[in-house]
Amino acid sequence: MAQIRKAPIDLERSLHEQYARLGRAMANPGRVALLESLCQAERTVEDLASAVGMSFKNTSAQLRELRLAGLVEARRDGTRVHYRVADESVCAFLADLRQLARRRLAEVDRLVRDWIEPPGGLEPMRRAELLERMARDEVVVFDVRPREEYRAGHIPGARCVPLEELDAGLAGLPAEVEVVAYCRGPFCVLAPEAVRVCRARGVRARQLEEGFPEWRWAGLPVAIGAEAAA
Amino acid sequence: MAQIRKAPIDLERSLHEQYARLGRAMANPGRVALLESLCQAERTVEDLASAVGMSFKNTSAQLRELRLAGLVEARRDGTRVHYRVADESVCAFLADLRQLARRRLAEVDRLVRDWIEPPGGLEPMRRAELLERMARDEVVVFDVRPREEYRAGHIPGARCVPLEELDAGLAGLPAEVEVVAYCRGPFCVLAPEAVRVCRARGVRARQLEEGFPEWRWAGLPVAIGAEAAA
DNA sequence: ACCATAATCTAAGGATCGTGAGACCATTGG
DNA sequence: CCAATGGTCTCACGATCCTTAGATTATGGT
Repeated sequence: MAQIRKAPIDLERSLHEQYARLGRAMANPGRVALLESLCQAERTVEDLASAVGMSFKNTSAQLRELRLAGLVEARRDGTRVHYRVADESVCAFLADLRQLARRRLAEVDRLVRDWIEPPGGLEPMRRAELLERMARDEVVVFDVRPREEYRAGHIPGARCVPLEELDAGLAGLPAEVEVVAYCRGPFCVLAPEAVRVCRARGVRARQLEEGFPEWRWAGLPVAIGAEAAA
Repeated sequence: MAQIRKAPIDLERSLHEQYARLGRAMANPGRVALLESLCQAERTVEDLASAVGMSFKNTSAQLRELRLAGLVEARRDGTRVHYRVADESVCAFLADLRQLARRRLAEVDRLVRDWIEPPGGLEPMRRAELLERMARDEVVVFDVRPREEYRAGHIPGARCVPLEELDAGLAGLPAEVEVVAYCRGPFCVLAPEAVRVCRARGVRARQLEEGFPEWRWAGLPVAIGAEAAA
């Protein structure tokens, strides 16, 4: 007669070991930074190293860990190796991690409030509103992420204006126009900082709710490639 | 004139460090087991140690880590200390972690398929259907989790039948009745195993979709406390 | 064939983590 | 007050991880 199988105890242990494997993958700031970077765009080891400020060799070593944890994949192209997240669900998980961090770690909440929270207490612009106002040419949209990430995917019609080039981007702008900036998502400092600077320059500016990944997840249209020459 | 603030680089570093703090908390199988256990019910250190099969001292030490990471809280009651998750969002995150593990780690997928996947390929019963059929007295509901977890919260009308006591639970049952078993959630082996055993005994049995935490999250009614004597 | 480039692999030192042992603290019941 | 119970703290040792350096591999260009 059928007995209760005894494996369950080992099963739980095995599962917990596997969950911990993923926990371990997120247990190092460098690896988290790599994952975050990869969630925005595929990149080579070299690019990643400079993006996260780690040595080339260490970057390679940590990418190996992420690969063994099944979170990223590599693709060889000539002499370069391009890494990418294995799956959109990895980015979603990272978003969950950020949310939990904000909720449970006071330090994170403080950092976010000081640096990222919508400046001036103004509501971020909703995606639907942005679409409408873009259609009516009422706003100029700035993608303030690094050029590479713009190239990997952006909101159609958005201009590529990395934060460091913001002043140049503002230069030729007609007066009275309103700028809408977006970046990597709710925990990214780029768009809030861009809005702050725009306003300091006397340009009306708001930021889009959340960032580009969320735009894509919402199923809204996405353009790929460099900006057409002006 | 307002400059672009330079903190952003440090900010990102600080945030990644904080995210990694949470990753680290999940980086040890014992800690994951403790969290999982705590997501079902508040418990004392002693209970937790025996529930997860770790030494008392080590359990205390790991709980400390979890406390420092802001994931659990402690409450003193006389000579005992009761631990609980700091927040429902911790349990939700754990669920996300399990889902990611299943998706990205082949080993997890294999374990789940071999041990947990709905036995006999039968669809699990949806929560709404269970409610209807309970109202019509068509089914008997078995909560097959440990007694403690039943006590901390269960589906109203469910009987407390820990897996080890399943045979006793089946004993007095009218013939032709159908059993619906539930447990901790989609990655818990208890209900699937209970269904398997019921069927081996010739009793019709299905399992509820997901488990008790999901039932609670769905806003459905919850009963608390021990079962009334039969 | 040879070199240059991009990346990985191997090895090693230092830092951190995991675990258990013993001392220590807090609460309760005599 | 003392003793008993439940839990934490401190310390120490082995295991693991992080990081870098040097050797090695894979690819492409000449």
